[in-house]
Amino acid sequence: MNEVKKTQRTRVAPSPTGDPHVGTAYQALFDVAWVRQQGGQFVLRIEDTDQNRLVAGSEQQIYDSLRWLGLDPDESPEVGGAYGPYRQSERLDTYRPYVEQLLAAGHAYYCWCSAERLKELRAEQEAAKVSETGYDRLCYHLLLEHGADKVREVRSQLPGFSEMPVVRMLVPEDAPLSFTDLIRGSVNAPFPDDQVILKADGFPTYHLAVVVDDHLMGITTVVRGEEWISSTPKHLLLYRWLGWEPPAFAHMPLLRNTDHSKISKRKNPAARLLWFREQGYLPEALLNFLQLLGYPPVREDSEMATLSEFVAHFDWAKISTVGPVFDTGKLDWLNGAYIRALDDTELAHRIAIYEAERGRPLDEHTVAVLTAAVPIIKERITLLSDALPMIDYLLLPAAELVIADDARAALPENTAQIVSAAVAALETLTDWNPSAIQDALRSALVETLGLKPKVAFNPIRTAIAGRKVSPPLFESMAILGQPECQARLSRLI
RNA sequence: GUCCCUGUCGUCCAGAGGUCUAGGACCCAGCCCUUUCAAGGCUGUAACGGCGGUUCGAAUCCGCUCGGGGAUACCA
Repeated sequence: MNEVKKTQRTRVAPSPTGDPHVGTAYQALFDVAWVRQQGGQFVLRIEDTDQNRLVAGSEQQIYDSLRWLGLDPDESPEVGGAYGPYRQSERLDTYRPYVEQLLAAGHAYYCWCSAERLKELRAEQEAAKVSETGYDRLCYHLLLEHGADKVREVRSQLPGFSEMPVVRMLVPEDAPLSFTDLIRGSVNAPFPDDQVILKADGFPTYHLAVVVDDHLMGITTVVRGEEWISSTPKHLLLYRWLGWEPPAFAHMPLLRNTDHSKISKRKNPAARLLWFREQGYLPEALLNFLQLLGYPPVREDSEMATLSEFVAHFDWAKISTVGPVFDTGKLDWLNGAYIRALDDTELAHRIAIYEAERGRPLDEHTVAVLTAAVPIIKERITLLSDALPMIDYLLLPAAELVIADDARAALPENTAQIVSAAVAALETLTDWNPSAIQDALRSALVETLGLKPKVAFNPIRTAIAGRKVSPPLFESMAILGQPECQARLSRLI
């Protein structure tokens, strides 16, 4: 009863090696759901221990896309925090003592084997189809035989020697091979190889860094992809050796391409987190979509749910253990639904921002037309990028409006008669609004000329919009204004 | 090869031995509404990988099999 509940801290730890991955957002969402429900902190740590794969600008894109999604970290390299630095490349001095400690305790050893030797070793093992793969502990055996003082010298006489050694874990027979996972329950994992924990360039590998950082940063729940299950024994071992309590683990299912392989940017453009913003998706729609992957809808009546509803209902046990195929079909529907749910003014604003982000800031006239047209396009667009192309005909003067070939071809023989009647009927119209326009045209074309509505209005639409399909006709005419409409109609006489 | 994870409509999820002739959402098709296109409403197509076993009874439990995925790096 008087037990103090530990503050939950979880983290997302992307590697800045290119455009942020959609998987980062997926994990961040579940991280945030858990931590917000528990009143804890969401930490962003940059795992940049692989100096060869760093991509300039990537880190900034990670911050930007998380912010766009509304998943801002409570602590990060950008905003700081009490457990910094949050960039692993700035923590090299932090890791070193632990490596020394493990070395001194005999849990780790130096290895001078070159990349070439390791490669050959692996090839041999593969060819021999042996079940026991991994490092052969050559350097460890030499250490036992010759002692710490001599081992380097002895090793240097043998082939496959590399000047700068790495440090490897000495994995014992009783390494922990099973653990409890928040999502999967009891999980088994393979017996680990003598994993390198400190590379020749002085950087730690992920395995060491993640354990040291998670412990030092007070991380209580580790949320990461399923691909890490097989490495978990290594991490558990490090926790044991260092005398630390391991965090809880939640291994998320892996998102997959439509061919069911692990999601990749090559096979699936949507694997790039930035893609969604570029395409004109709403962040709230993406979040909702991600939430639905591997997780049942939080409401019974609808699959649409806000982030706070998700947070309120969140439960690790409800996450599926099967990797969902990342098929954005439902996202398109969700995006349309979110667009329709937006206030007109807000939608116009979002479209303007979107266009500006794409390098096409809107001028005053365009903003005015867009604002007026939002009511007639909002239920017709699925992406923010659909808006402007849909109202292109509203933005051009009559002389520049191009009439599409198929629309022109579909014009009936009596087009001139219909259009003339329309011009005449509209000439005297004083009240220029959609229903007045409709009444005037109906009376002149449908009632007086006896035309079917379809026959009567198609040519008018072609004259006004230049195409066979367009947003509602009378509303369009109202936006365009009387002189402009008359000019457009006159072109067809 | 070895180890680990995993298998319900095309896709995302419900289903935790009988209420399942398996339910919802997206997609697709048809109908309605309608001046076009949408949106909306209604209807429909479509799945428990296979084989054994346990049981009065299995999508649900067990075994085998087949399939999918991941790991097996001085990448994360």
